[in-house]
Amino acid sequence: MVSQKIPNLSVDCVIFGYNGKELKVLLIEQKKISEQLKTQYALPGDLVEIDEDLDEAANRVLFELTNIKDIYLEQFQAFGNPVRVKEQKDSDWLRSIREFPEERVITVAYYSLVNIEDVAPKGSAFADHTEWINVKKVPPLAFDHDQILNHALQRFRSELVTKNIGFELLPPKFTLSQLQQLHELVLDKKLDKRNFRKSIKKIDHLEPLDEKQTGVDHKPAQLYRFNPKKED
Amino acid sequence: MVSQKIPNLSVDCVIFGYNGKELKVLLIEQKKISEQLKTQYALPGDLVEIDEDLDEAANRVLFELTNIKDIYLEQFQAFGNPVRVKEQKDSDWLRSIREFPEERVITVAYYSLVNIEDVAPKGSAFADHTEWINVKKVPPLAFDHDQILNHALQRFRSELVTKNIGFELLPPKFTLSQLQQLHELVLDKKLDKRNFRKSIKKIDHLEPLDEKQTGVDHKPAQLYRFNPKKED
DNA sequence: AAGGTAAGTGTATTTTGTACACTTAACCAA
DNA sequence: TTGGTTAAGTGTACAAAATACACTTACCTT
Repeated sequence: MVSQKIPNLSVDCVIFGYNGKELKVLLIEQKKISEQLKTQYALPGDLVEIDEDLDEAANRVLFELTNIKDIYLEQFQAFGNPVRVKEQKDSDWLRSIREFPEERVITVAYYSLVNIEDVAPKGSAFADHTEWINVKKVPPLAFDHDQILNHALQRFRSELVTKNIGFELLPPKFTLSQLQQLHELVLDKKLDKRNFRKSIKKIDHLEPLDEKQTGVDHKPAQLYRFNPKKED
Repeated sequence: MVSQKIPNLSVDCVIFGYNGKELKVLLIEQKKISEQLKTQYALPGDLVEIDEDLDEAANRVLFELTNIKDIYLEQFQAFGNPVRVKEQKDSDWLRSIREFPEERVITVAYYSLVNIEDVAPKGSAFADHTEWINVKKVPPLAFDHDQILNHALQRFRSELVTKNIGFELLPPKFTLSQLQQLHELVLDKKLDKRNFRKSIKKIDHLEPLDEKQTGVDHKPAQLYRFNPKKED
């Protein structure tokens, strides 16, 4: 049995992933049958259930889509432009994914950082409609999702430096060069290797493992992990 | 005629003011008739109207309460704990101010900075129920408003330093010492006068006037204003 | 064994933040 | 008018943080 949903309150999730080269965002895709064969995308999201906390709802959306839990997830802004749904009322393809009411929907937006390898869209119910897209090549999205994505990116950039959350996008074991490349990509600037290492070695819970990179044609790098449980 | 409201979506405003000595917050007060004569307070807020943007709704709440417009207003968090209203369902005094439904209400919280002198609560419809309260002496509030107030304070503190928004709490003409005292109060630490001036003189649009303080028994201070339109 | 590749490391310089004390201008009272 | 009181206004020396910069090392490949 399906829980009852609040008809005009949704959460939307901007899910970021990193494949070693590009910063990507997980979008829901659907072919527009009616007009052309043009593909349109939207952020994953859903109406909030009647007895559900907002954070719970966002985690549910994430889990339903990716089958993973305990993900870095942060609320960053509520959007309530009254025309945000009506504008696209005629595009009813999204109704198949979310049960949209006629009236305006307020959405509370979250951004999320996942290890892209953990996400197996093929296993999820939305498999056919899910796609990782390079954030630099995202086409115009449904509703006001372009605006939401932009806000998410801005917030992520500023929190990347203040909170050092980059490793959330990497596999559990990673090298410092991987982390640096990620920072360079997100902040869109080249960083000095020695200075970068100085700065990130200040952060807690980042510990070197007794293990090195394998299968590379050069000096193998030290592997690190982020271990929040580490006592001091 | 009253506009139609969305039954489970509200905005709440944490309105900060500064009287030269204390940081205050504007609260709605009502005597509990039923139990004792104990006074209880809540943040000003209201349900969002059906065709209203969230920012508009927050501005409306502010205007209805204070009769002023064009105020510094910033959304900082949505709160959606499903028990946030039910917990206090038995206290029906607040129903007289806001039309609360039985079910859970999501609230989008804003904080606002006003020149306390501009606010004449006596002129507003809520005059009898409105009070400026020292943030250090706020009693337990209705619903989850304590939590919301705490979040607002944290956000304000961090944005005070990153965005230099302190003057929003001061009269249009102010001295640098007034600004410094405000910073010291909000950040809860003593600041060095010369270093403070060095740092704030970096910020744009802060310009000295051809005018000095009057009516003080010491050397009168230079008056400044914040002028965002100033070309450079 | 030699060449290719990215890993790993320290120091000097610049910029920013912090600590600190005396002179000035107005008011007031004698 | 003069001397006392009050807060305004101002610069420099030191410490800390951020930045710029180049060579050696370890593993893989041929």
